[in-house]
Amino acid sequence: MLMRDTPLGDRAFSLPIALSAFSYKKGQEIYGEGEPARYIYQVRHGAVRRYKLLSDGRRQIGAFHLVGDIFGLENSDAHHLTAEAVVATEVVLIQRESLEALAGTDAPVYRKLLDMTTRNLQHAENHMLLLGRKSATEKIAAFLLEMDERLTKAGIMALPMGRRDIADYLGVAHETVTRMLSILRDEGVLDFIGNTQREIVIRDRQWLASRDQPN
Amino acid sequence: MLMRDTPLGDRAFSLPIALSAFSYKKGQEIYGEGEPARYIYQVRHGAVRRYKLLSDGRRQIGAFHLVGDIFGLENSDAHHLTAEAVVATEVVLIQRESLEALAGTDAPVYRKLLDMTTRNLQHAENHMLLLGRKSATEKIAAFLLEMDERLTKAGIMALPMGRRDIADYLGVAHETVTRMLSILRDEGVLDFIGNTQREIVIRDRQWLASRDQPN
DNA sequence: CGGGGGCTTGAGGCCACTCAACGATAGTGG
DNA sequence: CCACTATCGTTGAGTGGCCTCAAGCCCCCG
Repeated sequence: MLMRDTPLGDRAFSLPIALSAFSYKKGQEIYGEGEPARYIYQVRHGAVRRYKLLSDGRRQIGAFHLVGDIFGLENSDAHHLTAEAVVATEVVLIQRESLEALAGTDAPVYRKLLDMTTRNLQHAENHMLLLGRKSATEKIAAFLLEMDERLTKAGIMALPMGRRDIADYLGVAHETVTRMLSILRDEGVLDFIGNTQREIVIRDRQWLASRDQPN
Repeated sequence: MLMRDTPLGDRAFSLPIALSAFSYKKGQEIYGEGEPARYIYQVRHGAVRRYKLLSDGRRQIGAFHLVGDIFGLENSDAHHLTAEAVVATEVVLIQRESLEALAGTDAPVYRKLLDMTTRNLQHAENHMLLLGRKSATEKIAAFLLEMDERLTKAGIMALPMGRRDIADYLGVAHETVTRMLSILRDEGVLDFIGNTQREIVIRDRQWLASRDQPN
């Protein structure tokens, strides 16, 4: 059990905490909804989806977590959503109890946890607006802009997730995702690169933004 | 400026904090999205809706707050949603800065804030599943069960909000809310009491629960 | 008593869904 | 290394659930 700086990227966490790494294959479950929340996680490589299921299999993905993101911070005994690796993924994990022990005496640690939870809440609030009130086109535009911000390198956005995942994130059918992306390609808003259909270049960010008006 | 126990219902807050009361008329704005978050609020009488708007007027209500509920706790400089009184409403409010000053030295206060924020996040996560993946019927069933739990007294649920608010909470048209409620009345699942259409008695909770299956 | 907003109901239409078929891709095992 | 197969992605056809538009009713409230 190593003692070193945490990977949480903030002075508040530059304290000795036990941590270790773990790898998951594509599609593998990291934890299930309702399971005891023993660790919190940070993505080192790969990507993670967190979702809820209905009994008949309908799925709503609440968030994707990409390299550097922290997830699994529930502040309660059990996980609220299931977490799975979207692709082969490596995470580092921190025992929740060691964090709690630390936080019990240290307000700044709680402040940091509170900030992270608040950011999750803000994302969820924005996503409720998307799910409840936006058209399929607007959902796709918002998704592209979000992912563009989070993982575009050198002008190319390499999506780790497939159409099905995108669909379950946006609350539409997977065919709808395909259709909308095809339309945007035909209209010159974006282009596909390579023969996997997951590498995208945005040609007309203006157009996307015009479909994703806030307030 | 009075000094007394806070109304937040927990030992962690039984500390001297400045607070005061304020009243809002039906439909009046309590704070707007983007405004500085100076206070946190607790509902004394009435009900509050918090929502986001799109530029063309489409609205998504993220949550209703009933008597006893705390809202406006943003943990950041600005409010993320707009808050309005659904009916004539009285709130008590606490200066955020006095809370922050207190919390700065006191981990238990942060722990309490974290717990409240986590509950908001859980509600949002459940609501994303509802908005993205449930049918109109399932949405209405879930809404009735939620409100039944939160505000039924003596077997009667007196909804403070109208059909429009319910619709914008569930991500459907207000006519759809009316239609579904009419169907449920015709099928004997519920009854309307009085001549306002906002007092409801649930006759067949089983049926509703069967439409609101978790996992 | 008059006006206005909330609620209901009907008619018709459309957006996104389901179902289906096929091509392309990547992973698997011989 | 290559054939095989499962999965993913695309596209079309047709349907249907919910939306929009519209009209009428009922309650409140002024």
